[in-house]
Amino acid sequence: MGVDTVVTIERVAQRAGVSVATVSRTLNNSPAVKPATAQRVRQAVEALGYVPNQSARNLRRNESQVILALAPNFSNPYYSRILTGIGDRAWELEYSVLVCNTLGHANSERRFLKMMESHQADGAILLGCHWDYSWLARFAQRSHIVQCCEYVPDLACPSVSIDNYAATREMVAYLQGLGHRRIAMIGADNQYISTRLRRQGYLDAMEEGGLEVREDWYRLADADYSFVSGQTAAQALLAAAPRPTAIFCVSDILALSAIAAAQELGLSVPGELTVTGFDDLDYTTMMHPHLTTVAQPCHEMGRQSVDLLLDGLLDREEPSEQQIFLPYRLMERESAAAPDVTA
Amino acid sequence: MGVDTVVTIERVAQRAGVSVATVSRTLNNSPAVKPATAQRVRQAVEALGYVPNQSARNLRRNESQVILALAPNFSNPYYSRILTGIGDRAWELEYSVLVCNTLGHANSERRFLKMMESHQADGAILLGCHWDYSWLARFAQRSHIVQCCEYVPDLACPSVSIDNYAATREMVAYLQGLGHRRIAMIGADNQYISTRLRRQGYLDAMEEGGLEVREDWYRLADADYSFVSGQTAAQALLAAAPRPTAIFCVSDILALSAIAAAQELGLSVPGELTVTGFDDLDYTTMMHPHLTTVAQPCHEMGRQSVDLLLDGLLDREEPSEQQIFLPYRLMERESAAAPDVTA
DNA sequence: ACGCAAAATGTAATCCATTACATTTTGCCT
DNA sequence: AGGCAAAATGTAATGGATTACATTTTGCGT
Repeated sequence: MGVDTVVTIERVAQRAGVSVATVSRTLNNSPAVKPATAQRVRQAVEALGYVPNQSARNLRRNESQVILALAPNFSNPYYSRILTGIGDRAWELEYSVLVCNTLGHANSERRFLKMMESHQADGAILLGCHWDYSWLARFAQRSHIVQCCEYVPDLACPSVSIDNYAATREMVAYLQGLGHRRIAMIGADNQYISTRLRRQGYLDAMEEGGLEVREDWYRLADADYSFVSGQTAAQALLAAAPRPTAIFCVSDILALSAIAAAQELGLSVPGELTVTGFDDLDYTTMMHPHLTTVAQPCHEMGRQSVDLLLDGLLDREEPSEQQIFLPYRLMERESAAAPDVTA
Repeated sequence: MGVDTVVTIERVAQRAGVSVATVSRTLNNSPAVKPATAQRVRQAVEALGYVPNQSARNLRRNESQVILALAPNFSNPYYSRILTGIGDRAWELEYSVLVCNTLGHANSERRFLKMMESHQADGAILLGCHWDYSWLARFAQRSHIVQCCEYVPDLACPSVSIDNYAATREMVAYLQGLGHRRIAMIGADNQYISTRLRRQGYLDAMEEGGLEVREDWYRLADADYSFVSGQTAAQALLAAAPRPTAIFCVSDILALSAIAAAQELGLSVPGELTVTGFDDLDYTTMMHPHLTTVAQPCHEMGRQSVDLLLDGLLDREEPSEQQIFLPYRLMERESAAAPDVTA
């Protein structure tokens, strides 16, 4: 449709009465081009509607201006908020973002890795993927990657996250401050560092408060924090004797499950049961009780991941092991209150 | 790190004792290669760890195997579910998906368009973008695009969506069947076709039921269905006299706003007010009352958008105007019930 | 064993922008 | 005006895979 001859740099050069080199330099803002010449070139570009062929450029420059963002599940609002941050920052830096929904599949991983080796992408940001360590280590060695939210300890690969351990301790201490002594926890059946650190933060906070840690006050939801698995876990918790007065959940969805489970038992939240979440997704304030939770700077984490990745990409240093911890925030809302002293 | 000489097709050819043409043919599964030869080539590929340079391939073949997915906001779970569908189908067809968060920005649009002209992408899927008509028409003429969820009527450009008009009529008829006669509506302040069709569906269903349509039973939320704007709209509705017994909302978020507004006034849902949503996002069943809503096949809409796009891409026909309407489903749950007859 | 079509493989042009290196132009100093 | 360094521009090689066309090999018929 329309144009039949492809507009190449050569045609621009002809029209502007210069060589292709000059056109290229102009378009790349080389200071070596005389302003008057640059102007002529730009006019020719405009007149012909010339748009450089990126494939050719990429081939020659051996780069793609594309970064990968891999996550097990982009439907999860937590990931999609980070993705938005990644997209925004990439946009500012004139990079494009290729999204890869791995679903935790091993062959997905391999194919996405190949995209870097085949020069379709310059680097990758990994969001909570299920990579096995040795594979990831090899990957990290030959390619530029940064880990976001989750990270593999001892891996020579930069990462961006919050301090999950401190955040959890703070939350559990907050519950203690409210007067809770029987504090349960719903974790997740995965090996994420965040999961492990939150568990440890819980344990240490309980010990520090001199509170009892009971096995039957600890339940696991699915690896991916599904709502129904959270309900099951919460039901078990609420059947324990003595029953906990507070449940610390490692995600907002799980907190919602716990609230639903409590309501089905006729327990009011926070009157008879305190529930706290983690992440601060939008819908935590779209229903009552508003969820008391830990806010993660998702958008900013996405942005900084891009910066970190491009740092490594641009100055071609040895892969750094830089770990960035962004500030979290405890959001005191409605789902946590002092326990019922008559209970 | 590691390899210092780039492994090119030439090196593979040497190692396998054949020409580059044979290597290329082998890798592209040309039937012209003798099986024995193909095997030798594959061994060499394996041994050298050769991965073809996609930039070179793209340059030569004048394609990129990349499709764009543009939306105003990927943090919205509605869009991110569609995006997941797009990603899944693209994965199967060996395409990659570049996501573009346009935020409704005009210069974003232009830059993303350029990505197609610069051969960084072969086609694009537009999800509810704020394009102005004439620009979009020009765009559609020179590039392969398909519209998903929303579409511009009379534009020669294929689309995938549900029948918003029929779905709305069905929902409003359902409310009437429940016994409601005072049915209000919360729409959105945008020009989306879905918004317009839902408005018309509401009006026609009301007329068909012989029910009164009152101006003060119709309020607009923000263009992007924000929770707070929905609350404001719902508050106004609930202050109307006579007060409606049911509110039809054009999105699940807005339905949540309406429920929140009702609760703040001490009105129970569905006891004293019926509320219905649209989209069937995950969290509609994560709180009580579970939302009665219209389910859209988001994932499938994403998948079919990809198929439609590649149809156009692969057989290079004239741009078709094919419109695909996928089945929706009315989800009867808890937030809609018969009106309180004493009221 | 010869001839010939079909099958298999090879050679080299091509896609288009970038850039090292070569050449020309400019501007300044004496 | 002449000379020379700096500035500006040009020429041509380059990146790596694909593919039209040319050439060789294979296999079959007689």
